[in-house]
Amino acid sequence: MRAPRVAPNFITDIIERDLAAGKYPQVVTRFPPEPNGYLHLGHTFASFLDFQTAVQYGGRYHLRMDDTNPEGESMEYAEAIQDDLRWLGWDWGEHLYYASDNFERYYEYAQQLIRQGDAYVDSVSAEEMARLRGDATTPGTPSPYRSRSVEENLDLFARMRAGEFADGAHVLRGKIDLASPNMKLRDPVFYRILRGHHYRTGDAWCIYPMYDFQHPLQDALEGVTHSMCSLEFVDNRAIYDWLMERLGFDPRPHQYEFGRRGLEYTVTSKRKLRRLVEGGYVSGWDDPRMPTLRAQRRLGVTPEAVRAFAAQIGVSRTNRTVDIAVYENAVRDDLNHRAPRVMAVLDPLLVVLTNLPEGEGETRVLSLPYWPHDVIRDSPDGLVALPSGERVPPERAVREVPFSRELYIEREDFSPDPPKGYKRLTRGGTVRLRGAGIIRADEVETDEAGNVTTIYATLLGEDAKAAGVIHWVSAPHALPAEFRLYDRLFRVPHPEGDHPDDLAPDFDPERLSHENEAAPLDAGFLRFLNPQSLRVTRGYVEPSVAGDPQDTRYQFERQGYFWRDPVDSREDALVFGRIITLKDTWAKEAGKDAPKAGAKAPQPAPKAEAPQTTGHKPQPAPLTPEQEAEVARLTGLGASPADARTVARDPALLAFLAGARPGPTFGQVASWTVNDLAGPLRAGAVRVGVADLAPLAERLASGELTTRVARDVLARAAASGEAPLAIIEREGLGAGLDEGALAAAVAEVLAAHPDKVEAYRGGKTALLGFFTGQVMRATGGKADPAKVAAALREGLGG
RNA sequence: AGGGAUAUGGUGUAACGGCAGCACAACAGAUUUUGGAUCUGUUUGUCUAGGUUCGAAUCCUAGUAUCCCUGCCA
Repeated sequence: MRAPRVAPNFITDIIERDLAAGKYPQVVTRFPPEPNGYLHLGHTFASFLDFQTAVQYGGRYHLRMDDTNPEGESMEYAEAIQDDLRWLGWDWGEHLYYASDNFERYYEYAQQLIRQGDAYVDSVSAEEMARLRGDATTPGTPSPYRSRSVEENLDLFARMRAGEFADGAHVLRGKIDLASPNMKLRDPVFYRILRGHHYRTGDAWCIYPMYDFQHPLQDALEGVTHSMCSLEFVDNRAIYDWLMERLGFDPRPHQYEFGRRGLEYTVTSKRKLRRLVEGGYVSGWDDPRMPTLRAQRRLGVTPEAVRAFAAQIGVSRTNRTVDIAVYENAVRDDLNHRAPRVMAVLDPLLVVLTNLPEGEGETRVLSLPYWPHDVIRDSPDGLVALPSGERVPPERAVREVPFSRELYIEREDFSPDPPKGYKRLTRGGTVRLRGAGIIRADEVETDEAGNVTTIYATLLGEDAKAAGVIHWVSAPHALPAEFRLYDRLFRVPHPEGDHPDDLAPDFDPERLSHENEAAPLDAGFLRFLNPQSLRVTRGYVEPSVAGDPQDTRYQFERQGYFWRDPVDSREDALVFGRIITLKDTWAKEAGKDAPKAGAKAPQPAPKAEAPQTTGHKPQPAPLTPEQEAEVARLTGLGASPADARTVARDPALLAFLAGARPGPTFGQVASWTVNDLAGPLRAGAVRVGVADLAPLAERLASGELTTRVARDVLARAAASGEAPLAIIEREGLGAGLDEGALAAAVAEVLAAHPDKVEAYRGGKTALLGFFTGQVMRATGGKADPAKVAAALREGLGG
């Protein structure tokens, strides 16, 4: 099986650039969970991205326990995380790191910052610090301790470590910028005093480093090159970069942020998951309905399926919630080729074949294939697996299935009052028993409540006809078993959203965020628990499974994928858990009028299109009187009103345009300034002077130049500082394109793309843009677009 | 509110300024001794309004919506 790959994304783009530029000899990434909980499907995405990216670029990946906060962290979690990741198939070799192993080194770096005057010991209370930090609109004010001397800071910091102070009495803060609009930069805390017992370092430390200080250092110490994290850390990147610069790491890691991925019909917040466990809503962290990896593992999902899922959800810079169908598809797709088919009846109904002889000796033994024709057909080596794993020719991939006078069929597979389109057994009707022949239901026995208890049927000859096929097991031979039928834990796709009426979830995935442990837990999600998420039935499974390996995953035909519950199933008391149902188009069809529990909620009615019609027209941004005056001056000079407004509001553009020559070229120069140079201008990346633009505008106006050439040259001039006209002279771009050259270019393009030409003639006229682009490129932009269009139309017309 | 980030079908994700593609879902048909799988086909999309350009999902301007930041959590 081909290993799933991370799809190209903005981070792989960066990596490819870095590698091409020789910035790093090799890619090094890391996955840095905090050992204070179990991994869940959301982490799968992050770990897959971290690890698989490194694999694909021939680099290495690290697993790191981000264990800098003694509260809540434990060895049990650290080991569970490793176990889950190994189960997923990752192997980090010797590259397992614990942040706590480097406490001493962090401490030394902190001292260095103090010596450099970049950090200080603050001694105000937490509340006071919050107050002094200011808020979004008011800059922070310095703490009275901000100006302590290096010596005093060093001394205090050492005594903090020595345990001379009470928890919270002092902190070490970076001295960055109290007035920064980025709140993260307002002197972030680097160290706090905390007498917590750390699961690895015990009581060796009573000061602990904060994430913002520790994480960048740890990345650098490990030699990480590309440090990926989720979106809520964008603001923290400023600290990351500041530390790298102050501490002089070179080469240094860089942080890149990606959007988180949630999954429909579940929650991935650690606290909410804990609530489910502690509230007894599930049986534990490994309850198969939980999204934790442990639970999915117990459910019977394979690591390959989980990885395939991770690969299928794309990477972007937006938090998103993924359609549950994507996960289910990955699980089914994996199991379809992995799970041998056998039969089990979950909700049994007795059928007596009255024309078969009674007695023990009258059992027939059928040899039925484990695999359907299509799996056999698609097998790459022509072999298929036995439950033992041995691969054998299809004719040997069979099991013995007893067939006798008394059978069980699925209660659902008989209907005394069949709905339209029903293809199973009915009163007097026929149905095929998988692999055993066609039967007709002759008589139906019911109890006093009217429930069907027994069906008396006749086994017909092979010339009989039946519309449907059902599964069955031989009653005297079948193995009794408990079946656990799992369904989604929540009834609604977005249990974390607030929806007054459950049907139109008003949920925005952007709300997915890192947890705020300080805020109270919103337990509203519990309202949406699916009361039918676990249904337990007792039924029978065919006897062939008795000899199979315990971890065999089966497809119980027409029911779904099952395996033995690894915790509760015993040899003499089988418990099969349903990994996932088969897709069921009949249920969908039959349920159209009466939606069944567990069926996906109907699509919410399309949100009323925001009726922009009555709405506000976007008002032009208000200008100050000075700006209004500027607009008037600029339009007087020949700039368009829109350009004038843009320039008047932007100091960078205004300054650039200040030196522009009045006259006929002014309008064009202003337009270029706004449309072509605004970005680079603000970034300070424009090296050409405004005076050089007027001559270019003149050339353009005279018709010697195409717009395309002018703008290309302008962009290059802006970047290099060379005068545009100089570039034109040097490269001969001023020379026009003669008719012959144009015709040749057109002919060449058409000849090079016969398929596209045909498609165009076949009606795909949108291709005109493609051809135009090709000709423009071939001619270096020198072709007159109008002439190109004409030539193209002529060439394509015939 | 100050700063930051984001916006492409139902969902997720692509597209050097030039064919809006892929996956899942949905729908239709073929096939089928699983109402599974497979195969074929179809529907649905560039947040809004202006501008630049022969040509804009992409560049410029304004607006809208949502999320993040103001823990001694990570």
